[in-house]
Amino acid sequence: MKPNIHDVAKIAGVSSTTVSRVLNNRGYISEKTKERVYKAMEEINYFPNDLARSLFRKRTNLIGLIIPNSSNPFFGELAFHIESICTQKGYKLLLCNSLNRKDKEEKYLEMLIRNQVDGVIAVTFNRGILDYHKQNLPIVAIDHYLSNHIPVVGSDNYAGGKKATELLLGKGCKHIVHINGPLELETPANLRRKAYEDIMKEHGRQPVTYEVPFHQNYQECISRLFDEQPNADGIFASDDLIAAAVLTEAKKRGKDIPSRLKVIGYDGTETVQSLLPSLTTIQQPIQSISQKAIDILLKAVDGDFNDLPLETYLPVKVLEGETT
Amino acid sequence: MKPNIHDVAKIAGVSSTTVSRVLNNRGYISEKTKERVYKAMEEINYFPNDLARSLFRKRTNLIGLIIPNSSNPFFGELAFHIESICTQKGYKLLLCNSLNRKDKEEKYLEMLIRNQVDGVIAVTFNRGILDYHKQNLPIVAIDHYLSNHIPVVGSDNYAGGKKATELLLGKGCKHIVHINGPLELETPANLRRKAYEDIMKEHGRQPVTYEVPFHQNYQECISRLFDEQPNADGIFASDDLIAAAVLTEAKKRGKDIPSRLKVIGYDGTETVQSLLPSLTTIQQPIQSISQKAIDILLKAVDGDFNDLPLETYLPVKVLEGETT
DNA sequence: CTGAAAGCGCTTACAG
DNA sequence: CTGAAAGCGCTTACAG
Repeated sequence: MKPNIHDVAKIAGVSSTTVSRVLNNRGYISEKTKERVYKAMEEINYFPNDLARSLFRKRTNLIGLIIPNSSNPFFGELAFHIESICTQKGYKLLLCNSLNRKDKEEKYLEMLIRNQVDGVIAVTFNRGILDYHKQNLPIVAIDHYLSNHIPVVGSDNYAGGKKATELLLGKGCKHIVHINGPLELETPANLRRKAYEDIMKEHGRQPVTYEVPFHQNYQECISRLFDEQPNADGIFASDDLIAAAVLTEAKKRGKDIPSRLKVIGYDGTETVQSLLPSLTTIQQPIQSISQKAIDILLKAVDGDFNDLPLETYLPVKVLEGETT
Repeated sequence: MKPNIHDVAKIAGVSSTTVSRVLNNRGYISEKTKERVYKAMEEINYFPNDLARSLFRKRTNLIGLIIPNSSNPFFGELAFHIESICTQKGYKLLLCNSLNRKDKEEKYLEMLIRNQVDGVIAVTFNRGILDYHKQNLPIVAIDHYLSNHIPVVGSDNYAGGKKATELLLGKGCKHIVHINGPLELETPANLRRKAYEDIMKEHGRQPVTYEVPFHQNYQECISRLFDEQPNADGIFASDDLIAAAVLTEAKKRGKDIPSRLKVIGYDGTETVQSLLPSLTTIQQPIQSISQKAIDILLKAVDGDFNDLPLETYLPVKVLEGETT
């Protein structure tokens, strides 16, 4: 059996109250007692049970993270930064992969509530989440609107879409096509599309947006795009995986990049920079997003609901490779 | 305040014992009572506190996962599968990114112990972990030996190294160079190198292994390789990120692939398949590895230490692209 | 400077 | 079929 605080107390010859005080560095304890307690803890290899502590304190220092899929470079990197910052601040992270399925998100949320997490960071398309807000659970959303009460942190999607489009126009592209995820979803990612469309119109160009099915094999959709848009000389993909699929299709068709077709992606993760450094892309500041999301969440956890910024958009950066 | 079991009991007009019974579907309870209890729970939006439950049961259904970095496609994918399977089996996952630093691994391990996790899955190079085994904490290692008592699950690294080398030889390569991580680490990944060296010798070829620094910018090391090995016509990289860096360097130097240089990697994650589908690589069965690791861990958690397989190596697959 | 007691929110023998 | 009591391993007023 694992030793508990009473075992330590017995060996040190004090009460468990005193052991607890030593553990928490609270109140006055004589140096001698302290030493004896420490020695006893060492002797029997004692580690306090955080479950019991959390139960009493009504504070677990547990944060739940709900993302679609940590296999995806963007979310994997996000999870890394969020976990690292949490640890640094004394919080622990419960990882949840929702696959963007509403039923899974709901189950995860219930699990997190049962486990008494202090707060949740979520990347989700489903507004349903907000129903749980009556639980008084602090939530911060990343990159996707949830409700009017839940703070959102993300990259400046409009600026990103603008930069991407202007870059292609500046390189002389006349027929730029945009590829995006499902358009009916109310996400700031759609601001990338909005920016693209606005800029195109400003330049007297006709915007054309293709919609790829959600997190699936894009290849078919992209192949169709190549068939239907033989004049396309620029493609702005709303994420780097889509952009990579475009490059693959272009190669297959012998369409030289960047001379006959220029391609720009979005996200700019470390993984993409390693595996496909030639890709021009709009880089999201994943670490800053993580930092900001945690700052806001912890403020809410500490009961400071006053000036929670409801929308925070951090600046993006153009990473120019050889595909433009 | 969050409602507790007594609040439910009061509303339903029963004792908390009865509510607990309904919650756990245990013992005989009249249908009427059950209904009343369920209605009361719904009414006040009650969710049981798993902390209290775990404290009593001495079972948290919590698993700790220690990986170097979820940003890395291989570990991100591993985390995804492990989390998914855990959830499916009613377990929750605490994510820890160790950056392969021993001090971090130790801190994480202590944190996991304090949080009463039922078991730990770890990808680590540090044997120190085994010191904690006296805590009686079930641990399964992935891909790296920890000690004689800790089961390891991984891909068949020797077979992988063999297949990679034979593929290059079969394609007519005469001067094959291998690139691996730090060689002093006792890891099964070194079996990839061992296989490479064995096969080379079998074919009367001189093995040449380059060692890249740990999870750093490989580019410099690879550039040196190109300088020092101008005759190299085949490179077997011990992971896909290294292989990608080789491709980048070759491109920079105008060395055509695969005509003048053939390259094969290792891992074959979904991300690499999406971003760099042209890369020939040895694919690890990440899902099977995850499944197996969890099977073994849960067996140990359930106290069945009898026939825990100490070493499990799952078959790898050649994914042939255009770099060979 | 130190200890006895109550309580965090559950579950489980035990008794009826 | 249901309830009172004890206990999981802690922490914190309160008292001395």
